[in-house]
Amino acid sequence: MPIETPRSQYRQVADLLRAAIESGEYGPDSVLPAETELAALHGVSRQTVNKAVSILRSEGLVRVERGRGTTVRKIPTIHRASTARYQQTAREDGGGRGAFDTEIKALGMTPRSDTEVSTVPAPPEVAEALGLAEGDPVVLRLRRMYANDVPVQRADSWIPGEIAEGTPLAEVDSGPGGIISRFAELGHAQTRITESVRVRRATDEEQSFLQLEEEQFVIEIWHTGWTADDRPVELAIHSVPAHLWVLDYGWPIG
Amino acid sequence: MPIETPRSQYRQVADLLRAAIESGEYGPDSVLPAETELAALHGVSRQTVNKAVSILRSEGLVRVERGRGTTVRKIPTIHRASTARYQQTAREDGGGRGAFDTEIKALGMTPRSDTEVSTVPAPPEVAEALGLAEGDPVVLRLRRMYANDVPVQRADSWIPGEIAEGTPLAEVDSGPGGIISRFAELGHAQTRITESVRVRRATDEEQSFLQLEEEQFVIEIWHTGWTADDRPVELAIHSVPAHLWVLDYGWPIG
DNA sequence: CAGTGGTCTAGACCACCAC
DNA sequence: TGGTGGTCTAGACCACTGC
Repeated sequence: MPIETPRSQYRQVADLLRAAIESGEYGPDSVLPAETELAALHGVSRQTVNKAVSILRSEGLVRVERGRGTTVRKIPTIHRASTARYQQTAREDGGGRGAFDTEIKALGMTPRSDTEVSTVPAPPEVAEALGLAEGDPVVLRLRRMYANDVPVQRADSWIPGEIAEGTPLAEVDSGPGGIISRFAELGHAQTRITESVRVRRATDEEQSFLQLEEEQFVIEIWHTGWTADDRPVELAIHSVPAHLWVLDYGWPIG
Repeated sequence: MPIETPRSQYRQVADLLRAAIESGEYGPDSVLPAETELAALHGVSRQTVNKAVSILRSEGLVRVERGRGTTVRKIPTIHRASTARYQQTAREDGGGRGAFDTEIKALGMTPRSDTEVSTVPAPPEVAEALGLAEGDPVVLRLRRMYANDVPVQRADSWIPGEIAEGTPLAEVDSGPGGIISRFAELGHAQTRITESVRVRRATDEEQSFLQLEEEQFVIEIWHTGWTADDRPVELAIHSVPAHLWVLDYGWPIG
């Protein structure tokens, strides 16, 4: 193997493995040779191979299971039509489930999502974002989303209890037209959206649900819906694996 | 030291160091104890400390220099007013330098940027994004941006040569009102913006310019400006360290 | 039980920095 | 020249998987 010194060995091994994966030599769902085997193959120590594999993990190219081995992931990039999903919203799909479904179907995959609804006291950041006092009741709509049964997104929607309690907004099935339509019917029509996008390390919970590796990152989107009188009526916090998603925005200027 | 087994030692050491940094025990610009020293202190091997430090590096908390040591970074989060910067654009600042300056001054820091302009053949992705043929002449405006002389952003703007050559768009100083105003004057007023946001590992060049560590990620923004007849007239590719920036978007709905 | 990755150690050599 | 991190190795023990 042409392992040279100037570039560290583990990086070179990572490059070789990445190339092998991209060329199809190791196809999706195939299992890489064991680390000891790769070590012997390239004439390096197992530690070195291990470090190389950890690079591929952080890139989302492979997935490791203790005792099983290292498998190649299928990773079609998912586009989130951030702006468009909410502008077409007045129509049939509420910018929520409908939009996600469209995004996943566009990849020829099958979308699925679970929703849990509960009423809880507002945590500090949520209270601040919604202009409430900490501990005020808020309705939490927790969604877990899957593509071909692979978890790809987690989204928590927080709505002031005052607005949502006793309405379809506090039901698991929020009815036709989705959340957005309900807000309008309840006299809290959203007229403006703001989103803040940041990247951070996945929490333990996200690592577990999103099947992320240690060292992987997520994109966190704080999505706020505002009424015409500039009151925030919905805060949705989306978490998605950073390697898996592209966010698309668009707006007029001039 | 209370190093327990269930959670790996390097993670525990990383947590301790992170806490020490956040508590101010190791203040900004201070140098952490040497790895050998930390190893002795916590009763672990140097490798373990090294792995712990690499976690903090990937989070952008510390910066390592060979032969010098590991120093704590100052990391104020920079907000990019993605939408607003271009909507106010018709006014005094062109959504470019002006907007960046505003963002940095908002943090009490001093902005600075270099611009280089050249005409080059269009690379494949650029040609595709601008609806040109590969190799067609394009004007490349390359900008490097700094906050308090720390590099924080790299942006390449690509404009079809047909539009830009021989105009102020091909000058380093594009004049009052910035780029956007020039497009309008040249009969190519931008009326719509699209942006695609993705996260990827920093390239070698970015690692060098943005002073990023191995294993760190950048946010890449593909920003396209469109005219009223839906022609793309400008493609700007921004790269920023993922740990340093938050992107803010906003738009009306309904 | 055998195989896989997770993690740790001790020791080593190197490149780079500052004095 | 001494100190710092970068990297590598050989060997080890563990947890988890699947037979």
